[in-house]
Amino acid sequence: MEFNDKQIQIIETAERLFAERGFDGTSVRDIADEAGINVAMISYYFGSKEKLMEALFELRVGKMKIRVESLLKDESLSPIEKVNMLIDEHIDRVMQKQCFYKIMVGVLVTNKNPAILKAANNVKIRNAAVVSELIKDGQEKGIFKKKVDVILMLNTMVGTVSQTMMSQDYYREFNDQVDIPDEEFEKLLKRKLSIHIKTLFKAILTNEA
Amino acid sequence: MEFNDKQIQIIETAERLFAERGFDGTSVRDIADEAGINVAMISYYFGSKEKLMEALFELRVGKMKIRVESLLKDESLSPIEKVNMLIDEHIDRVMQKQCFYKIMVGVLVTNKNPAILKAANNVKIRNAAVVSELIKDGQEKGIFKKKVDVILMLNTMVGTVSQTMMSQDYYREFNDQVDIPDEEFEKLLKRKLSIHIKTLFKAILTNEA
Amino acid sequence: MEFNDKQIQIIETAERLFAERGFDGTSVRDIADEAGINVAMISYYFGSKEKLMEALFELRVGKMKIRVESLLKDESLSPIEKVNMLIDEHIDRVMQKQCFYKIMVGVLVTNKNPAILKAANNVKIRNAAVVSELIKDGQEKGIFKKKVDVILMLNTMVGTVSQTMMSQDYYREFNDQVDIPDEEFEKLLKRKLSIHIKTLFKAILTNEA
Amino acid sequence: MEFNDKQIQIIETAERLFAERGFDGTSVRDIADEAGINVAMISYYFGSKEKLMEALFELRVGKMKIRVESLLKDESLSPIEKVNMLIDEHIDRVMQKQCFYKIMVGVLVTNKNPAILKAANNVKIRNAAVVSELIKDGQEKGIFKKKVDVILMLNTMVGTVSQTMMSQDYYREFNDQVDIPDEEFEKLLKRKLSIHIKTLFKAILTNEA
DNA sequence: CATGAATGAGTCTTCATTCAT
DNA sequence: AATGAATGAAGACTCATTCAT
Repeated sequence: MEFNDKQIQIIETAERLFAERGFDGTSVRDIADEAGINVAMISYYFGSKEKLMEALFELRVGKMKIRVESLLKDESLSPIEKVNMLIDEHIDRVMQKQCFYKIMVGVLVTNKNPAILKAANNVKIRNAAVVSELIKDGQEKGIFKKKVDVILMLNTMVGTVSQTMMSQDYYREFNDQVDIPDEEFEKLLKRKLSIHIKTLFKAILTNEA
Repeated sequence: MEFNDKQIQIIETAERLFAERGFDGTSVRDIADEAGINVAMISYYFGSKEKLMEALFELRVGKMKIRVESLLKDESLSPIEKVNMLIDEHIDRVMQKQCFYKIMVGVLVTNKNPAILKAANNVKIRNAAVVSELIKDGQEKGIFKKKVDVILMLNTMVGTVSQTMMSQDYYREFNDQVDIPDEEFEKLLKRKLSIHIKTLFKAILTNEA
Repeated sequence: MEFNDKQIQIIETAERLFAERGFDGTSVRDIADEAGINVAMISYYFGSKEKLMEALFELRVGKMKIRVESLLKDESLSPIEKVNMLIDEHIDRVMQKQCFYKIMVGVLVTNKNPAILKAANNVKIRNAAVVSELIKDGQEKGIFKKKVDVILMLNTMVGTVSQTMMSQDYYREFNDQVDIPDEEFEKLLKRKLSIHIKTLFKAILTNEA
Repeated sequence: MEFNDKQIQIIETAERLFAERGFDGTSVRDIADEAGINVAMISYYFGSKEKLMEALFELRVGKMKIRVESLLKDESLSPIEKVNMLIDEHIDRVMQKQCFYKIMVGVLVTNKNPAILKAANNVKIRNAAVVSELIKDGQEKGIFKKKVDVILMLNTMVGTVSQTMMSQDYYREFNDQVDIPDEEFEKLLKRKLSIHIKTLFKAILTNEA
């Protein structure tokens, strides 16, 4: 499904507000006011507030699919390179679309919208399948350990990144980096996260120190 | 602050419903109905729905403090043993109070209630400080590596456990363990999580393979 | 089901407004304003506007049942007397509860509320059955004709009374009776209707001139 | 006023929907969707929803006038024949345009649209005048009784037919005629109604048995 | 001539809270 | 101390209508 400019504008406004205040905590009037449109437009374009949320998912997840799949199909990369790229891809995506990932966390906690829950689950299943494939490939090539719990491994990646994103202000304060410009801090954080998770994955996947 | 039996009953009902439906998604009437009390009682006992949430935090976090602090003060344990116990303590706590931790995640996403946000932040700061102390102790004893990012390490622990708790149904399905009784599966999951995170922490803290 | 004073007050206000403006044409705010109560009270007492309508039916139809059944069971009356009393009962009821009967007509035209439609149908079926019994009794006693279409006969009674009630202003004007006091005109109209329908029923039921 | 093909198409769609769901229960969007036209067309062609309703009346009542008047002017028919033809005309008209008559009932119940109310009243007055003339003619010829309440008589005709039309499904069921094809049942019903009302009118108008 | 986009008023309902008892 | 009744504000949504194209 395609969205026109106005729809995307509404979706992005909603994305920000949902992330800041939660789905229930955001009224359609809030969204309309912020987006500079009439309240009725939301029903007009999406049918309902719920459907607007689903449209948001469709827009964001739709783009995600393409990037992940193409990465893993690349034959010129070694399994380790692929895993590392997967990590960096994930960090980039989450840090770039922080709002969306905050919403995602909120939605998954409360099982309210079944359509979204199912969609999110599908993404998770697909990702796990792809990564499993990748791990198996590495195992066959003798690079990875025999016993790897893919789900727990992914939970560590996703969990660590989420947790870090959500508490980054606190992290900044703790490390006395409040004065660093936002952009630079984000770069720094992403680099640290990348190294951190790659270290963890090495411990999980290989026998090296 | 002390809570009487009726208040605790209300808090625990609210805890369950907040976890299931989110804060905004739960009405005081829902809570009153489930708890078998009058709607007005909530305002009467707690002042407001918001204050009820704060009371919930007070009750749960108050109990937490005692357990964590005493553990780390124990002089008879080695730094590694303490870290391992910290991990198991955390896993136990989260798995036992899943409802509460779900709420916590939801609350931290949306910055709505400043009182709770501040309280949660205090807990995090205190925990980080204590763990920092512990790490420093291990470093001085030459057991731990010099450079350890405590926050990222804790983010990995907290993030991995949260992520695993929230998607445990999916994990179960993925591993064909739907037939195992709930209690047994939880034990199994906790054991796996424990080993998993201890492995990660070893990689972060030590130089061994 | 029993209704308290406030509920009855709301129901009666709604009855009047529904009759004047139709169900869809009456907003809950209209009802609340006229009844001097808060809008929320309607949901509070009845659940919804629809349910308020159902309550109105319950209140009115509930009272009707008793009067009709007792009348027809009376052993001391001849079939003709019973038929005549049935006619007068119906005229009285409709003229006294004009609002309610207007609503009934409106509801039956649009098949919107299935609960009410079913209830109304049940009343009709029950009435037809009772009257059929009565006619059969008269036929066995040789007073009534053999072939009588009970439904058409009842349709004539109900239709004539409805039609007359709904166009009484016009009837009054046509007969130059605008100056007669309301009460007196109603009496007159009821008497005329009574004689008119009894004449029709005699033609349907008996062989006399 | 003349209506073009598109306007008539819209009017007829509206007629059906108004009959099914009532005026307020039908949105202009419903009509537009069913008619396969743009929503704005209704305002464009008729000015407003209200005016569309008036156009519907104009269309239907306009056609009615011609048929009734010519019938009664025919000098070759006896008063009794004319009355009988009037009855059959009415039955035919109502059964053929059931939708329109349902709407008419609904509109007359709620006094909302004054323009339509007035138009409907005019029709009624004109009809009553014409029938009065007809009755007077019969009285002068010694065929009809001296004292006849024309309005009540017409109310009986109109009321009986309306009532029968609106509850025909129930009538069918009551008489175990659900298996008869629709068309045949309608013919049967019309014949029965015709005989029924003619019997009633004979009782009202003449002295015969 | 015809329409897709847009709007503001209005709909019913739910909510947390208060108050008299 | 505890509660049933009541309320005003706010919720999402639908509506008939308008306007620029």
